[in-house]
Amino acid sequence: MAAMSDPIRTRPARAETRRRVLDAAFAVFGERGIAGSSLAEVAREAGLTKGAVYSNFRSKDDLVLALMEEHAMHRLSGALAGFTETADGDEALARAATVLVRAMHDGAAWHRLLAEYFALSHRDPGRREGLRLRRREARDAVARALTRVEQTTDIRLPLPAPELSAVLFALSNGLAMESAIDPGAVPDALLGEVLALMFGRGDAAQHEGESEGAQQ
Amino acid sequence: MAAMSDPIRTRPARAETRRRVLDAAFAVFGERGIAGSSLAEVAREAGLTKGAVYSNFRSKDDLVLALMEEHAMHRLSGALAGFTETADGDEALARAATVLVRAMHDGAAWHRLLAEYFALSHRDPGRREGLRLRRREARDAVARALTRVEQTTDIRLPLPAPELSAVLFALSNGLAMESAIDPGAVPDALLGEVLALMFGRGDAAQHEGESEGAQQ
DNA sequence: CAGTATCGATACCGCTCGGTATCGAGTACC
DNA sequence: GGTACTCGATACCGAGCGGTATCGATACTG
Repeated sequence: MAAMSDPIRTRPARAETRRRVLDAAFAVFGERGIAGSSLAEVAREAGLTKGAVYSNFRSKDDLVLALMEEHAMHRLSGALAGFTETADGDEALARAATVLVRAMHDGAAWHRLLAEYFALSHRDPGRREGLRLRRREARDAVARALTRVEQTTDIRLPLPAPELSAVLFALSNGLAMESAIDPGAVPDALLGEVLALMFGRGDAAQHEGESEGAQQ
Repeated sequence: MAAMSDPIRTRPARAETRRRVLDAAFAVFGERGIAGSSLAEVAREAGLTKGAVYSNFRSKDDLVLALMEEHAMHRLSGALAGFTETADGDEALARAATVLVRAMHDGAAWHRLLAEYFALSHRDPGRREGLRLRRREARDAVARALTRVEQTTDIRLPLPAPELSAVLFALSNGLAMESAIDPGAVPDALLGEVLALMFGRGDAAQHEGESEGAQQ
């Protein structure tokens, strides 16, 4: 295409290309679906060509794997940061709800990706195992955070931490999907209310998610 | 007609072909994924050829749509049957949990399909709208069942029926995915316990799901 | 400033898949 | 029993895909 030989064409930094490919992959895969996108589209979105992609990733699967890995890690660490220590139990709950609601909203593309990846990973045993292990790590991390919350606040976990962690993942995921299908069906405050119910708190964590109208 | 008396009926009944194609599609799509399967595979699984498929369905999309439509309807009606009237509130809760747990287990293939379809439906506005409408109908049906439960038992809904319905869908879906990824992370009793927590019942609906070890 | 390794653009390949045209076999109807 | 119509098998196509070979350009190393 625009193969204009730029006179001042410095070669981009090494990792820079990889970054741009990954970002483009997230955008394209999130929009058109993994199976529905070609590597050429990804490359074009990144302002590069397939050669650049294959120079940085062994295959399409490899790119997808790297993308999921990186994003999952990034999201998880972001979510855990929201669990930071607070003496006040109600505020901890509220904070958790806020984090989850926010993840639900501006992570719509991510949840689409995860759903497709989940469906996709079934046929490939290796991929399936990878997903299982990563998911387990994430659940464990959240479970540890939960026990820490129980120790540092007056909150008592209504279920064993590992199971509660699984429930939180399921709720967040499920509500995100439901909201993506029909935004009107999932009010922002809903997740907080459910949490409050489960934790036996009257109305903790109400009205936490500020109404960021964007649910694309 | 002399349907039986015909010893060698070469040509199958009209709807029979459609049925076999749909069943094969469910099996193949569920196993290899929608995008990962070809119509030739579906046809082969059905013991037919692509011609038969295209004679009964306009396109691959059309087949997928019909499949999802039919299965969703079938599953929903089955689930609603579990909500049948019981004077005892705890038993109603237990029954609901059992239904959901069962759906979670032997509906693994279905949940994979739904996840992929959800991700897939994003790019096609028509399909997206269709999914939204059908999902809304399903939620409404469950919401109506919930209000009926509230009227006929001593159970009080902890949330407005429509929102509670959304939460139930999300929980069921989310836990099904989590369980499909890592079966060990989601004990059978978990969903019942969460329900009991939400409904403020001490230990209702415990130990309801009989441990059918087989998942998918 | 030369030599070398690397990176990414271009062109290309083999293959698969969705979809179509066609045609013979069966069926329903009169 | 003839006839018009339907259904599904076969063969085929064009497009688009993942992946590879190649090669000029560019950065690193001394």
